[in-house]
Amino acid sequence: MGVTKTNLFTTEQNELAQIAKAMAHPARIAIVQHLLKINQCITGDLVLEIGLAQATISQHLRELKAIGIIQGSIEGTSVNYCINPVKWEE
Amino acid sequence: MGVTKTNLFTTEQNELAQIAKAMAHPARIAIVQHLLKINQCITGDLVLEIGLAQATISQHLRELKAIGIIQGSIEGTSVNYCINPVKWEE
DNA sequence: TTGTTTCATCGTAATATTGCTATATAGCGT
DNA sequence: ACGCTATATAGCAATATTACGATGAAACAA
Repeated sequence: MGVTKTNLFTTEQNELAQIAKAMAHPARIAIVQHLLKINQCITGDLVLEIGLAQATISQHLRELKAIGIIQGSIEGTSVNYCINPVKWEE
Repeated sequence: MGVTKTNLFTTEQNELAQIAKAMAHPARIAIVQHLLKINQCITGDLVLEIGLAQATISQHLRELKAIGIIQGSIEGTSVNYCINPVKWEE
C-alpha cells in the first residue's frame, strides 16, 4: 500500500516519526550539518556544496522547512537559510 | 526516480540517514518505545500492542534488527526482542 | 522594457515503502 | 507422524519518495 496507518499511533509517535523522516536522507543530513557549521547559507551555495540539481535541493529544503527545522529569509534574489534554534531541540 | 545518490555523501551522512530512516515510521517508534519500557518482549505481544498484522510487525522488526537497534533471541517457538544497548547511543 | 540571476513549482519516470494475504518454517505436545 | 502455535518470507497492490528538466515568478541592473 505504501500508506502509513497513522491512526494506530499516538501523536507523539507520529511526530517523532515525522522528524526522523525529515532526517532520513543524506542530502538533508548534509544540509543541516552545513547550516550548523556555517550558521547560514544561501540556496546556491548548497547546490554547489551537495552535487544534486537545484530543483532537487529546493525540494529537500522545503521538506526541512515544512517541519520547522530550518527557516529561510528572502534577501534580494536569493534566499538565506538557517537552522531554527527553537526546533533544534530533540 | 526514488533512488538516493549515496555516492555524493560521506559515510557518516549515509549512516546517520540510515538510522533516521529506521526510526521514520510510527510503528517502529512504538516498538522501540515499548522495548525501552518493558525491556524485552516477544513478537506476539507487539502484534497485540500495535494494531498491525503479524506479517507487517515482523517486517518492521527485521528493519530495526538490520541496523542493529534491536536484537532477538529464539525462545522455543517465540522470539524475544530487546534493545541493543551498544547501538542505542546516538 | 529586456535580460539576468536566483529560487520555487510542475510534471515525470524510476524506485522504495507500507501493509496485506497466503504460505513456509520451526518448535513443542500428543 | 500429526496438529498447534509462533514467526518469517514471498508476492502483490497502493502509495510515497527521489531526482530531473522545463517552466514560472520575483528582484535587480542596464
